[in-house]
Amino acid sequence: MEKTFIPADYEDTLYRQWENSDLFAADPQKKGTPYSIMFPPPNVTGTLHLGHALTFTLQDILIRWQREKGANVLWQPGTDHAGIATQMVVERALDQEGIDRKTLGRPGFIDRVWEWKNEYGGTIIRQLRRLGASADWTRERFTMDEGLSRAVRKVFVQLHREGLIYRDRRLVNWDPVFRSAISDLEVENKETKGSMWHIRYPLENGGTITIATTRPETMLGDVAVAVNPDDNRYTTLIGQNIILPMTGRLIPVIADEHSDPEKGTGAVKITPAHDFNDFEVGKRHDLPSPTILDEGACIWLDEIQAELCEHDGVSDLAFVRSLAGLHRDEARKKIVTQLETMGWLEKIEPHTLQIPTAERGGAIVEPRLTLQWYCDAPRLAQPAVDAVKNGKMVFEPRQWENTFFAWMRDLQPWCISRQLWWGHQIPAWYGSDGKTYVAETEEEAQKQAGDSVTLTRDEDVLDTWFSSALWPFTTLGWPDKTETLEFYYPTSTLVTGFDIIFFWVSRMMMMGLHFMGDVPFRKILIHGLVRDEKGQKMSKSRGNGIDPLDLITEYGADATRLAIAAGAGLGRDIKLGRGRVEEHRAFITKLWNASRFLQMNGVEPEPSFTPSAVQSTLGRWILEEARKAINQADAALEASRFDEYTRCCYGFVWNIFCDWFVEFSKPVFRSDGAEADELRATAAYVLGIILHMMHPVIPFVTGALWQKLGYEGAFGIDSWPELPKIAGAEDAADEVNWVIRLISDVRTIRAEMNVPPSQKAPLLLRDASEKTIVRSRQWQAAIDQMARASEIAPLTGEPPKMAAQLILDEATIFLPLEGIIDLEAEKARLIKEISRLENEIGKIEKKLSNENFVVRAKPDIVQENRDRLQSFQQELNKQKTALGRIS
RNA sequence: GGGCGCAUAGCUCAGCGGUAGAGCACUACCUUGACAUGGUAGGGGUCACAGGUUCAAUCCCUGUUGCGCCCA
Repeated sequence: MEKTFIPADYEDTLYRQWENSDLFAADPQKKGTPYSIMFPPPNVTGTLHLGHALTFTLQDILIRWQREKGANVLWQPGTDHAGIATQMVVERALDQEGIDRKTLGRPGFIDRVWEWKNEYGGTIIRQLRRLGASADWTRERFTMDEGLSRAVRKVFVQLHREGLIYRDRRLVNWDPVFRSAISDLEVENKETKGSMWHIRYPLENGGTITIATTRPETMLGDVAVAVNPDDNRYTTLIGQNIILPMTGRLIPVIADEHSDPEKGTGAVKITPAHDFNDFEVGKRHDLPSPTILDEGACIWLDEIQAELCEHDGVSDLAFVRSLAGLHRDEARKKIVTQLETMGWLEKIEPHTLQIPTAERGGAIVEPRLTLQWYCDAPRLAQPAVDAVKNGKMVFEPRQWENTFFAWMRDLQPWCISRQLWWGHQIPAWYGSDGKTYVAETEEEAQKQAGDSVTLTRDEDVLDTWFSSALWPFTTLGWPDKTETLEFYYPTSTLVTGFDIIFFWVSRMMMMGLHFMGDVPFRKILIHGLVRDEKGQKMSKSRGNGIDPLDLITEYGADATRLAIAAGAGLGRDIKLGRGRVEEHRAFITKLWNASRFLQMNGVEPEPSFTPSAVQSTLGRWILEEARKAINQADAALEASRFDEYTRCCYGFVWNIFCDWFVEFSKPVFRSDGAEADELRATAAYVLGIILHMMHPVIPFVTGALWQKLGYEGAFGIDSWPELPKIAGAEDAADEVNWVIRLISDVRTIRAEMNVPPSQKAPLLLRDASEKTIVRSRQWQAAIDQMARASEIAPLTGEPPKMAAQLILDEATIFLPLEGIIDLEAEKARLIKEISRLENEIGKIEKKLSNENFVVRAKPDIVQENRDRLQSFQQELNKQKTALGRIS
């Protein structure tokens, strides 16, 4: 074996072996209870980032663990078609060739997207393989697959028939760059420094009212000015008319709660077609809602043209007409200048405001009144809320349920149409008879309409999340009743970040419950975000991102996964940098080297090994420790505590197996005979347990070692270790712990006395029990080596004067260090020990002398303190005696 | 403004009604026949602050402060 594990030498080969041997393949026919996880499908345009690395590492750990435990596992992979993102990417590529999407035409463009998808769309899937993700790739799905597309059409038609999908004219968030509606969830409010313009509006009967606005250009579409009904300043104005500057239109002053007397001037202009709040006000007061911006956010006068009206000194229709086609920002500047010239501008105040921005692309979003398709999310939400309330689905950590409920409570209708080309085209046709026909196919729609009607299909596509919402059952074959669907639905666990609860998780719940009549998953595991070492969000603009592939190349997939898992506390963000991964690579190296050492010492798997037959104390001890470690690891994974799982594996391997077991084994391995044979077999067995136990998190190195060391049988499947409680485990632990304490104490003293390891010293036992003497003989070789002892034997004759003294239980152990020991230093050391003990004793005595404590505290706690007091007192006496000897 | 989370060693984080821990970093020593990506030992903490509950609070409760996130 090489001196270190070189990941690149093994990763590809091992992964190919796994894939070729169908290790990842799900088969409902096989035995085992179903355990399934759905990929949160990454964007087909995506490349692997650390967020993916986190979520897929956690999923892979669960999947591999369950596979080992004998479950019938499905990890369903795939990608989604990411409507806007993909269309953007392809449009950009076309730009390079000087081709416009429109000249290419819709079918031509779609062809180009597929070409792109087929060439580049597999990137993230390839990268996930490098991470070691053990999904059933043969079942990979894409949201635009024929099967999934058929399911989308069916769902749309059914929901429409049930009245849960309808067309409506409402305000939507409009991205003027993509020229499409986008979801409320895809809008980010960014705090920006802007201005508050105070504008005087003249009243028809004389006088003015001053309104304050952050968007003066929208005044072209104003239909009223609202004041609070309780605002005394304006009571007399309510009902009067205003002559809108520039357009000259007459608009009323109305009373509405929406107007906040504290804000601005207390009078607010109402532009229903360009503001969500104003839209509501407009509805309440039955006001018109003229649109004054086109789909590219340029001034558009068509809807106010008819009402332009001359008013001397107030209107300027020529100016208004000159604005047509100007972009909103240009128009704003001109309007402000014009207002100033005309004397309507009172003042401009600096003001910070929230500007709605498109998450993707970054365009400033414009509320826009359009006809779109909506899904009645509020109605679909109720069963989902109920299912969480009655525990059919459980969020972990639990507190996310509150966030979930809060959001579900004030759910808005879900706008599902998008003005894009790439996506599932809406299965609705508009007839020459003016009616709308919704059907799964054009033939069906034509049949409904009759031959005389000419049909035109709706141009729009569905929101990508609409098809993702169906993912848990469409990937399994729905609407067909497949065996896979029957067996693996509902899925076991959904692993994802909190940022996607509303986008995706809630919608899968709605759709799953509606179409499958059952929840899509039983447990929703919400993990944190990956941040950089300083705790900042990783982002392109900050430039602090780390490419997980670089980490994998540099440190190996195992080290990367281990570092991620170690940091994955329940719902906690993970701070990750190169350093963290490097640290965990050291563990991989340690495990590798321990294995190498064992192999060099003739340790090899012994198929007939029976743990219960082990005779040696050392063997029994390590088996019992291994048993405890397995149970802890299993419990940690059961509780989704990946950090704890990692910690307990790490601690067992390094601090128990390597630091003590392997060290204790060294002298035995140098000998021959039954004891050595048994220990070799035990070592191989326990190492095997380690490989199984850690396989979920570090599959490559464990897999490589499994082969290198010549283990036989299944690895990674049906192989989660199990151990019965070992007979005589307590005695073994008692004995080994005694040896460990002895060695540690001797080492401490020697280090404090600055005794070089090369200089050996005898250990002489005084007042030692028979048991201690027997043990000291039994472990002589290990003690000699690890505590640098030349011998360990009962003290005969007088205690040596020039010696350090160590108290271990009943015994006092002398370390004669003639010529080395500094008696003053030894005195100081003993005095320090004595004062430490006195301090402890004082604390316990105080406690025990408190009547209330003795009466009220749990009896075992009281007893524990009595025991501790006694043992401290005994040790104190011995330390004092020791000090007396050298004083 | 509403909601949630966090605050423990220099750093990253466990923990938990009774004795405060790990890893890394740091210091000293060690190239001892698995491993210097290593070994051994050591220093380092008013468990954010203030009240309360309790025989006992780092832990439970209330408030304060600071940081982060979500919603408006």
